[in-house]
Amino acid sequence: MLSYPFSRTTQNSQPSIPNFKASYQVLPPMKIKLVTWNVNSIRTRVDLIARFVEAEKPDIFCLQEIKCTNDQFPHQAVSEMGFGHTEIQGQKAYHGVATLSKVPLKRLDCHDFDGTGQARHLAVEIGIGTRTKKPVVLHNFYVPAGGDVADEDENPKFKCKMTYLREMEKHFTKIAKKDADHHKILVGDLNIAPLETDVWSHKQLLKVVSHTPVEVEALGKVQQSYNWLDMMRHHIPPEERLYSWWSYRSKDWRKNNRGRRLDHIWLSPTMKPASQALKVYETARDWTRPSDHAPVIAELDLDLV
DNA sequence: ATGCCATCTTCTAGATGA
Repeated sequence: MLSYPFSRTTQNSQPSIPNFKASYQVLPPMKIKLVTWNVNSIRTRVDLIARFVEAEKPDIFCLQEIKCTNDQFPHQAVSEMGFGHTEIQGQKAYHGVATLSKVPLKRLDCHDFDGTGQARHLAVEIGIGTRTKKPVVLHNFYVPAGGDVADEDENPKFKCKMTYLREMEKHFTKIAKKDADHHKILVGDLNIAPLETDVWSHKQLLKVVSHTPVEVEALGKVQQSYNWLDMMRHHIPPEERLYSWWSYRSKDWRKNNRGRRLDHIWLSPTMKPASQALKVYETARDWTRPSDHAPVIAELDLDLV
């Protein structure tokens, strides 16, 4: 009998599947725990990542700001966490995204939406194609922060951020016609907190990059371009305050609670029935030498799509 | 309405984050 490399009880076994197509012979679990976490340096945070994986046992783990080249990536440690499938889009010192998985992944593409050559996007197909009626494509994003001044003429970084968002919108508008029969998931640090309840003070952050009306409008257009469902707000009412990032500069982040919801999980409309549960894992923000972002955890039941 | 912290590297200073 073939070993079953993807079950949660044997998660530490190494996958014996040589390639993506062959992996379709094996039936992976259809209840997928998906996590997105801006770790702010994977090399600094590798122990905390292991601690999180031990506690929450994600099946698919999207990381942003890995801040390393592909060569510097801690392959051994990630493999020991049980992720037999890893796709990395790294660069030196800054940015960088990676998608870790216990089920097979097929690397699709990495778009350079703002034309800077920075590593901010990675798309993969999740290897569960024979069990779902359609392919499942997963986009992992790290949208540019945009600097301090919310003016495209005065601040080149803000211009890059806005360009990035406009190009994302174009991309998904185009894809919406071409790939309408695909399931899609978009996660990552989008660096925009769109709702009033996504920031600690709507009024005081209106001119602060991450919550300015022009950014919120641009993100709204990206969302509309593929009719994306905001899974976090699907589970947590928009009236309720919800954050995923707290500045390092606060002495007591929990007491001050001056957070922002910069991290997102979006689903294509076809995936809405799969959306089972959602939480922000704030506990990780309390750990020693934490990331300033908390992991966001989604549970998806792909048997329902 | 900041805070003043944390990451990286041409490394003890400056760029970057948001």
